[in-house]
Amino acid sequence: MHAYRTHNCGELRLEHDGSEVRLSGWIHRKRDHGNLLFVDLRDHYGLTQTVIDISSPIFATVEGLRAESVVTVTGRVVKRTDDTINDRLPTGQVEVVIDAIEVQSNAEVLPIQVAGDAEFPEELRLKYRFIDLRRERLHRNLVLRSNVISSIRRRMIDQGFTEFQTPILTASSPEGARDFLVPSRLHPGKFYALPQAPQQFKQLCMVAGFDRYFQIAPCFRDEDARADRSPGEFYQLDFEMSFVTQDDVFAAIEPVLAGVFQEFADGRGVTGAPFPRITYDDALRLYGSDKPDLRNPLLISDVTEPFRGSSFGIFARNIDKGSVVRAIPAPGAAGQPRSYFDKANDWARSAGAAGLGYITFADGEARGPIAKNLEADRIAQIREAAGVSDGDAVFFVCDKEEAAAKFAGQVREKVCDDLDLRATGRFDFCWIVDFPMFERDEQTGKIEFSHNPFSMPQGGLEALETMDPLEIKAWQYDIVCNGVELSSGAIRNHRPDIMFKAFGIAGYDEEFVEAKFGGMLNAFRYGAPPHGGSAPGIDRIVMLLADEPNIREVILFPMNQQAQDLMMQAPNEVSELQLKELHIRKELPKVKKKVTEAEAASTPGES
RNA sequence: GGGGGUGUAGCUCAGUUGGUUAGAGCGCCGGCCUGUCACGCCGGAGGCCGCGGGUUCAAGUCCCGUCACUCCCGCCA
Repeated sequence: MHAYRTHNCGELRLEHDGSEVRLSGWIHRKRDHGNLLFVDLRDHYGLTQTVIDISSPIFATVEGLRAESVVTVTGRVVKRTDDTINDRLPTGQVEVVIDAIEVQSNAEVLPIQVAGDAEFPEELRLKYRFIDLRRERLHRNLVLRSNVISSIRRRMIDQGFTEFQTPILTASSPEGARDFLVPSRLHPGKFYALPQAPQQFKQLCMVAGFDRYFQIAPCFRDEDARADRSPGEFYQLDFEMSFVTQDDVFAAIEPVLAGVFQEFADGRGVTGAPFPRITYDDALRLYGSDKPDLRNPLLISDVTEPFRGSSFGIFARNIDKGSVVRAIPAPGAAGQPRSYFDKANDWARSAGAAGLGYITFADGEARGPIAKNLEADRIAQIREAAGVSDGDAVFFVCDKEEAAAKFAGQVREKVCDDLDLRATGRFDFCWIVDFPMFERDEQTGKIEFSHNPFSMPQGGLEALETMDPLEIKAWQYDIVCNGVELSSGAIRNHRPDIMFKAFGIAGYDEEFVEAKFGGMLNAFRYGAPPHGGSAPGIDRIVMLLADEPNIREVILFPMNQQAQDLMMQAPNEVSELQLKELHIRKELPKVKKKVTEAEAASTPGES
């Protein structure tokens, strides 16, 4: 039995001219000239043109092979004539003249084509993922993913981090997302949960004295999918550090992220460390979002005062009732036709807003329905605040502060897209810092944790005891890149007394905290170092670097939006015996019982 | 749980104010072709127009329902 190959399909060059070689791979494409046949052979490494003509006794055999069949070709490397060199192929200087061919595996007619860049429905792509992964785009993305993870790991270890594996079967935690549960066979009626993140374990690693932990950690959350959020499972660069301030955490992770992005940026610009820091309050005020895309040059400004008591009654009345007005500049938009502003207004209404007011500035005067109702000095103030000049327009959002900020953020993004203002070829990082520790629930009026209850409040115990809870900031921080939230992290609260106090403000007594978080609390009673960390999302990092709009494009075997694996048919039915062993009885919803094709076709009784 | 979009050949799509036998490209099958590299040329097969109901003389087209996929909101400590 001879070896399957002497070279791979991306390897042959001019220097191999005349040598006998053996290549194995998939038949990428055939070009049949009747008496002359070209076969492009493809493997992981590349593409090599092989050729055979009618004088060969095996010509008909090769001609009959279908695309994507796997073959081993034996032949000799031949230098191509000058007029037949293919500059687009690294192997394009040569070709292999086929002497013998061995079919390893015949391919049936394909549900999706590998060669070319045709688009195929998501459902087919997921069902035949193993074929889709042969295609250049996905293949490239997954190799990139591997290289990115390898680079991250190397950089983390170089920074003195130690990698550990934390449990996959663990306990359900009361806070956060919905858990995936795993029934226990040995303990009837009890369940394991898959970790939403190794949060408590990594903190316990700090208590255990490991100083700097990291893990390329699988995380599981039973929440609905989004384009940038895969259903079910995802990976984080989970890390935690002891004896650190927020600045220490930033200093440790900035060079890792900047380094990884620079390594794979491929000519695109990357924010160097240190990354700009934007407070949560500023982010909402200036960008209308806690994950601002800094490639968008527009800044939101507050123009409540110029409208207060003005003769533009709609805004003036709402301001009296506590609303604010935010201005979003639209550079160069003064020349847009009336229909542009009407469409923007329609869009605003469809997005649930009351509407989208505007003023245009052209030829030294302000125009539009709002401008007619405003005095000149008020218009001048607006123009000043929004930073616009002749030729520009300004959009206005009027609502209660939180809603106004959020909608202004949407307008900012839309104007940026409409006017094509977004910078390209850049990775713009920033930190969002100083998140509020608590917030007031709009409906109940109760004080609640606004993000992570285990973050250390800025000012510690004293702040909790003396300050208005809504004024207290947390040592909590997000990393944002191009408008994508890459991670959220915090300096943790490692002091039981401060934790009780914080939970007390949110309305939970000590018994509750003890019952729910007793494990971690207990660990903090025997000497816990101050510690903090974060957990950037691996899938999102690769998604950004691969410039892909959907996270499925960087995951090997993703599920669809309904959290189904169309290839493996998960989730699926299990046998009665399995259920019995696990002490599980099914009580299915009465109305809806969808029978999938696979379930209908599968034979009953298999385990 | 809610909202938007899509659904016509294996795939990508076109299909006029409702009007003969629903088209094109890719793929597939057959024929021709010795320098292509998205090879070219000729021919052919292939359609429950997602599914169900309704309006109409007549529905791919209009109406209602439903299913699937997808994007968004909720949700994601």
